[in-house]
Amino acid sequence: MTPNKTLHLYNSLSGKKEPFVPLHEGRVGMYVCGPTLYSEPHMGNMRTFINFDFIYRCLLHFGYQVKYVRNITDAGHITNSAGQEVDSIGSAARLEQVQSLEIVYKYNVKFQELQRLYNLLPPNIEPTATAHIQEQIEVIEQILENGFAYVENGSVYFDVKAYLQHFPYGELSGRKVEELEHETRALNAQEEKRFFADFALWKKAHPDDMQVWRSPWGNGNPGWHIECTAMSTKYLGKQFDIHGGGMDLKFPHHEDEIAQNCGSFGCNPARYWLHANMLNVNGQKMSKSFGNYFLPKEIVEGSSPLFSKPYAASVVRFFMLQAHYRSTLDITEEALNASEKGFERLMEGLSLLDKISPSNESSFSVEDWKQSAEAALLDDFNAPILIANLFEAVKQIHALNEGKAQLNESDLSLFRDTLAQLTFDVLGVEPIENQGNARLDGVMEVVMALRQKAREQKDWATSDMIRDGLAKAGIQIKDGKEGTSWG
RNA sequence: GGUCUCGUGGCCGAGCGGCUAGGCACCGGUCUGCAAAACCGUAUACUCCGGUUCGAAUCCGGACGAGACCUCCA
Repeated sequence: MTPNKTLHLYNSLSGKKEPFVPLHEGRVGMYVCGPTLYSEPHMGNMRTFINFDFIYRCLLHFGYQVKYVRNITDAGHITNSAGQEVDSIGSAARLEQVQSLEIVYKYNVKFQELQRLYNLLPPNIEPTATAHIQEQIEVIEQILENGFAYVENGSVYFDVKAYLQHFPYGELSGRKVEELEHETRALNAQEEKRFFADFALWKKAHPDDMQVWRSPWGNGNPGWHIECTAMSTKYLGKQFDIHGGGMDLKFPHHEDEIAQNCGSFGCNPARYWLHANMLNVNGQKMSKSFGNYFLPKEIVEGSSPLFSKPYAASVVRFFMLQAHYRSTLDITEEALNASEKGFERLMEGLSLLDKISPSNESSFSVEDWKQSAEAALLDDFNAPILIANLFEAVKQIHALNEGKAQLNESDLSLFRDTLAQLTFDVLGVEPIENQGNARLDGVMEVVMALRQKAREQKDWATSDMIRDGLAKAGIQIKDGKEGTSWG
């Protein structure tokens, strides 16, 4: 296989890998569906955000000027399978006996903390649904004007049957409306919808609603899908390059977004639809309703009952990027431990590189290696192959260290720069900082000197007593060629 | 039930017609007073049954198994 020189990405819309051609050369508009803030995002949610952060970083690495928009859902009503109106945020607010806004604010603060913890680059804009009610109303008005929606008792519904006269529905998820009809529940008698596939754009206010907005159709709440259409249009235009989100949003959310966009502006909002796959626990998708979830904070604090020890956020991030974003990933303690060890080896390799001196000649091609690593990114953001290339580099670093390989000054500097870029800027991991403790350092210095003295006197009993005693205290002694270290 | 995806060595995972990633564990070696650590190296695989092909983990068909979606979801 010849390495790709241009970016190819898998488009869910076509089901194929396609060459990436942005609408405007050198620029990329990307919209990713963010969290609904009625609770704290779990690790599975984080996987999607980490994956799109990685994709964002790849695009930046290749020099694209990216406008990255990720919304925050802080309002919205949806009709569930029983035909009941669901307002997750309102429910959470009632449960916690506070205002909706308080719920949203509380979980937004937590989400921002998580972004920092997992080293997610901030999007250019993080718009909220509640700040864009007017824009949502305007899109609904446009859809009504185009004849693809109808008003019923203060609510507005998308008219799938009318829409089907002009556009296909179900292209993204590969569904046909005729098939859907047989598979889905019958229309509930109390429902106002004319057709089972119709969905709410605006929902009339309910007496229990904590948040209500005015609209041309009376007081109410926006539907669950319309915010993405309104905000992506406002910040990225009627059509933009990349739309991302979790696989589980494909239907109905993204399908309805396409319908809303076509129904108002006549075009699919995005040219490339990217879907990140799910995080599994014991072969099953992590989800709130299965109860098999844990929080991104718990794994770092070591408070999740699923794991016997804490893991650094970078280790978790590294673990996740060892799988491709389109594959499901099974999280287990054993797999995390494997990633942790590998991650430490990578980090130690990188710091070893700082100590390497240049030679007159180069014994291997840094340029070839760099191209191979970048080819992985160009091929639908293949993080696992990028990581394999990083470990290949670690091998070369050890060869350099042992004098079995050489690099001249310019190659060495290219090697250093590229490695740092790919590891820290693209993969987005951070070196694990040793929690320095000046007093302990001082004590250890004395202890190590005592042990060294014992060793010189071949007093193995004392030397081993120190080593074993420290091991019991959780401090490991590492005897190397250039002295002894501990950690 | 319908639609779709997937079954790769002890584990996690790439690859998706010939070049058989990578990490961890295992085993062997170097180093070491011994050990650990570190480094080097070997080995182990494509669920099963057919078919296409000079050649299949990779394409096609079937069986079995797992998962996702089918108006909560990242």
